[in-house]
Amino acid sequence: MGNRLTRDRIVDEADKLFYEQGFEHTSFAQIAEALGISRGNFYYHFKTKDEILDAVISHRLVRTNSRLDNWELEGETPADRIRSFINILVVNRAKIKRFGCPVGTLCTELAKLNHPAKGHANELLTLFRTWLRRQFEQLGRHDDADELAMHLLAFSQGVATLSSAFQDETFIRSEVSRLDDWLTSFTTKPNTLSEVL
Amino acid sequence: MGNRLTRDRIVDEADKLFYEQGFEHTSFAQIAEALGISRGNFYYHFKTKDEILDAVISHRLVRTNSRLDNWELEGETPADRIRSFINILVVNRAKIKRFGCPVGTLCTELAKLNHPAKGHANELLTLFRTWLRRQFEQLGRHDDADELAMHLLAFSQGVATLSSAFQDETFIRSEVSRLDDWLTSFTTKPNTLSEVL
DNA sequence: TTTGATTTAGGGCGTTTGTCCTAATATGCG
DNA sequence: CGCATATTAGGACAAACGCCCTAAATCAAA
Repeated sequence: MGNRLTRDRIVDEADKLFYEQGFEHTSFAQIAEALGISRGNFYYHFKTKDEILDAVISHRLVRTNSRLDNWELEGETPADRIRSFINILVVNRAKIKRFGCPVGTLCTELAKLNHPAKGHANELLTLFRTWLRRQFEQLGRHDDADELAMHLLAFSQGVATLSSAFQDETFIRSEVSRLDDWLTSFTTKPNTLSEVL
Repeated sequence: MGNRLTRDRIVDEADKLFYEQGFEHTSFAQIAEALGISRGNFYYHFKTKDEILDAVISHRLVRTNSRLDNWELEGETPADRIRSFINILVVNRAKIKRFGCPVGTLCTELAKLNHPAKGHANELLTLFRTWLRRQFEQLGRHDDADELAMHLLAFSQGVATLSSAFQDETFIRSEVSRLDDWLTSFTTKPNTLSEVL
């Protein structure tokens, strides 16, 4: 069944390098060298590069799921939970500035390569989408919960893209605080769709 | 000085392939084959791959500039001109769905590769940013013109990213019509920043 | 301790990459 | 025409790629 330790170390390092350099630009040799193991050992655990990618995505799916579960438990109100999502932008602002959003950039790269694992990576986005939708439903927005979820998701992606391009962390902060206000308006007064961007 | 025709054909084809497949995934041989010329001829016009990238970006800068000038001439009001920008999402929705935003995906890839031409590519974003800022200023938003420009730019990027990931064109349409409403609210009533997302 | 499976090291496979060179052809000018 | 310059074709080059194989080392159970 393979040594769990080494396999996990490979997945972790591949995850990191795929994020920081992109999937295609990261080579077998690079991952092996970073871990101090031989390429042969590498091949024992994964036959192809695509297998590693699948393992990395699966690993991310598990992590993301448990993170969403935590937010679900910790946040008292739906708005609080949504705020947990928004705050990843602030918490990870340094890395986002350098490498963009881990999910968005991966999906974008795989879409452009028309890579078989494209759909697998998109599950990550879907995970956030359905989770956010549920929060908006609990907020009373039954009719447009999915629309709001997509809206928030899109905007987060855009903020990540621009802050990376312009090398600007403060932009993240200002847009997040704007999102906070937007979210607050949901709980204080009835809002029509056309009023919000 | 080199044959303008062949050189331009190379730049056009490289531009197309860089957009559809990504910069790194596109090879000399691929561009040469697509044009039916030899790799040797290729090298006559461009010494390195980075030189082609620079030429492609420069070419895009020129095209973008003239497009912005057209919008400036055609649009009667600032809101009309901004709407011209928003409408690229609709006009190019089929390509955006398949390959994402030409500007955003290029900047993201180069940022991740930490490529020397990163800054050059970002000029494309800056072009839109300053143009949009001027439109918002003419709309009377002197204090937050740049903030609004960045906001609109970010949102456009996000919409492109998600529509590509989820393979959804209708999402573009619904978010664009929302943007239209948002823009209309600027001209019909005074708006505070906190009211808009 | 012996034995068999698991894990590792290391190198080789063919292909493709970007780069570079040289020889042949096309073109334009005196 | 003749000559120089501009342009092209085609292949050579080392390096890197993903992929694959085999032999040695490690480890666990009998």
